[in-house]
Amino acid sequence: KKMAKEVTDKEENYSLWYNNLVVKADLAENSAVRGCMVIKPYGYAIWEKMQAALDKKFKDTGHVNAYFPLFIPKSFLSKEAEHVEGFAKECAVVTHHRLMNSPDGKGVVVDPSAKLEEELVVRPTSETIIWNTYKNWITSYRDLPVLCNQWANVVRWEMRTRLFLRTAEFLWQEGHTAHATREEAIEETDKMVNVYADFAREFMAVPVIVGSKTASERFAGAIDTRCIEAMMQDGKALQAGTSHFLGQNFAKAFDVQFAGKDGKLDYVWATSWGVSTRLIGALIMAHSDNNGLVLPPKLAPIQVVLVPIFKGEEELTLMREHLQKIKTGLEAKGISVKLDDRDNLRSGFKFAEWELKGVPVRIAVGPRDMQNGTVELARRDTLEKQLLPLDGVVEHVEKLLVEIQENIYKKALTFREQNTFKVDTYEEFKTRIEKGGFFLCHWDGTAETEAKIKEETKATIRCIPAGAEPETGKCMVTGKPSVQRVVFARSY
RNA sequence: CGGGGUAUAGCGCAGUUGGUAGCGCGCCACGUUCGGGACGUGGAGGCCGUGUGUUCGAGUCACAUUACCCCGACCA
Repeated sequence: KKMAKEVTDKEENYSLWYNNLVVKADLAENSAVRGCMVIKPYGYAIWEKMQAALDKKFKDTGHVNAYFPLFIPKSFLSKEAEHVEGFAKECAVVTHHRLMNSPDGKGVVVDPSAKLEEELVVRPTSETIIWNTYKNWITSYRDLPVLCNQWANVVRWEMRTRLFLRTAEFLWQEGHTAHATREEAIEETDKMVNVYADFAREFMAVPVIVGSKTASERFAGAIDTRCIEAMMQDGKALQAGTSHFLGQNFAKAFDVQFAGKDGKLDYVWATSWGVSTRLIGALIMAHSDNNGLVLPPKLAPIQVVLVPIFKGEEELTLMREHLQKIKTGLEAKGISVKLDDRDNLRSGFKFAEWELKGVPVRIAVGPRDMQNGTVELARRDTLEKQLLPLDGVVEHVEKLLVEIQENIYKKALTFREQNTFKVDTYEEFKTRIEKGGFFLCHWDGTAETEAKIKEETKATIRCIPAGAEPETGKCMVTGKPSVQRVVFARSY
C-alpha cells in the first residue's frame, strides 16, 4: 500500500519505480559492488526468456554462438583509434594477479611483485579481442562470412549508474560478423537491427523506431550505427539495441585480410550488434502501472497463477487437488503455471503480490466456485475480473494470453502515437519538449545544430528513421534545407 | 568529478540539551480468522557504515573515509 501511494504521488519518477517496485518485486537488489546489481531469480527468468527468443532468431538467421575472453590486453584496445577514445574513460583495468598478507597484519594487500607486464582491460565490448582472433580464422573468401554471437557480461565504469539502464556490469549478447563485401555487411547490419525490432514488438510488446544514429551518437569505431528507440511512459526515449556497420576499420586495425576469387587480398567488412539487460528496464518502464509490473505473457516467467480461497486444512487439500487438475491442463498447452498453495497467507495478500510481480493471468477458486463449477479469472493488464465456467477454461486462458500480449502492445503503441509530434518551429519545440515525447523535426544535418539543440533543450536526435517518407523542409533552428524529419527526444 | 541528501534489527524509520537503543512491517510459536494486502498474546533479532579524535561517558559532537540515493557533467 505504501509503495503504491508513493508511486502515485510521484508518477513520473521512475527511479522510485525501481527502488520501491522493482527491487521489492524480486527483480534485483543492489549489491555491495559499485553500480552493479544482483538479479534475483524472478528477474533472471525474464532474461532467460529473452535470451531464448533472441537466440532462436540469431540461429534462424544463420548465426552461431562462441565465447571470447573477459580480459583484453591493453594494447588491443588502442589499435582502433576512435574505439579506444570512446571507451578509454570507462575501463576497469587489472594490474596485478596476487594478494599478500598486509605487513601491518591487517588483512591483505596487493602484492607489488605481482604486477602484470601488460595490464588487462575487463572487456567493455569485445570487438578488439574478437578481431584479433578472427585474424587467424580468415584467410580466404571461402572462410566468409563469419557469423558469431556471444552471450557475456561486460564492464563499463560509467560515472553514474542506474539500475538496469546503465549498470557498471551488465549481461548482453554481442554479435560480430565478417563479410567479403561492403554490401553484404550493410545488409547484415540492417537485418540484425530488424531482428531486434521484431523481438521488441513480438515478445516485449514494445513498439520501436528503427533508424540510424547521427555521427555524434555513433558507436566508437563505427561507420554507421543502426538502432531501435522505444518510448517510455514518461515520454523519454530509451535506446534498446544497436547494430553497427564497422566498415573495414577493425579489419585494418587487426590486419584481417582475405584472398578473393581473383587472388587479390582485401580487408574484410565487419558488423557488430548487441542488446543487454537494459531490455528488462525497457520492459518495466514501458508497461508497469501503480500496482507493479505488467509483463507480456511471452516473457513472463509465470503466465498464470492459481490462488485457492479456503479455510482450514481440509478445504485446502480439496482445493489443491482441484487446482492441480487445472494446472496440468494448462501446462499441457505449454503455459507456465504457479499454484500458490501457501497456507500462511490470505488470498487478498496473494492477489496483490502476484500483481506486483506482473503475472498476466490469475485464476482464483473458492468453495463457492467448487459448488458452481466456476473460476474467477483476472487479467493483469486491465485488472478486469470475470466469472467463468470451469469447462473450457484452458482454451480461454490460451486465447487470453494472446489477447493480453496484443493489448499491451497496442496500449504502448497508442501511447507513443499520442506522444509523437511534428514540430516545425524551434520555439514550439523548446516549450513542448518539456512535456516529453518524440518530436519529428527538420534538421540541417550539421553537428553544430545538433549540439546547440542538445545544449539548450537536453534533447538529442534519437535517430534518423529508416524508411521514412522523404519530405523537403527547413531546419527548425537554422532554416537551412532538410530532406527528411528526424526523431528528437530526451533520453535515458 | 561538482552540488545536495542518507547510513541505527531482514525492510521502512524514530532516537530531545551527549548518560551503553526504540517503533512499525516482516520473522517464530499458539489461538481466532480466511471471496482483495486479518487480529490477539507471547518470543527471537542491533560492534548505531568504518576509522581517528573530544569527553568520566559518543547513535548523538569534530575530522577523515567508504557506500548508496537524487540533480548535473559523462555515456553503449
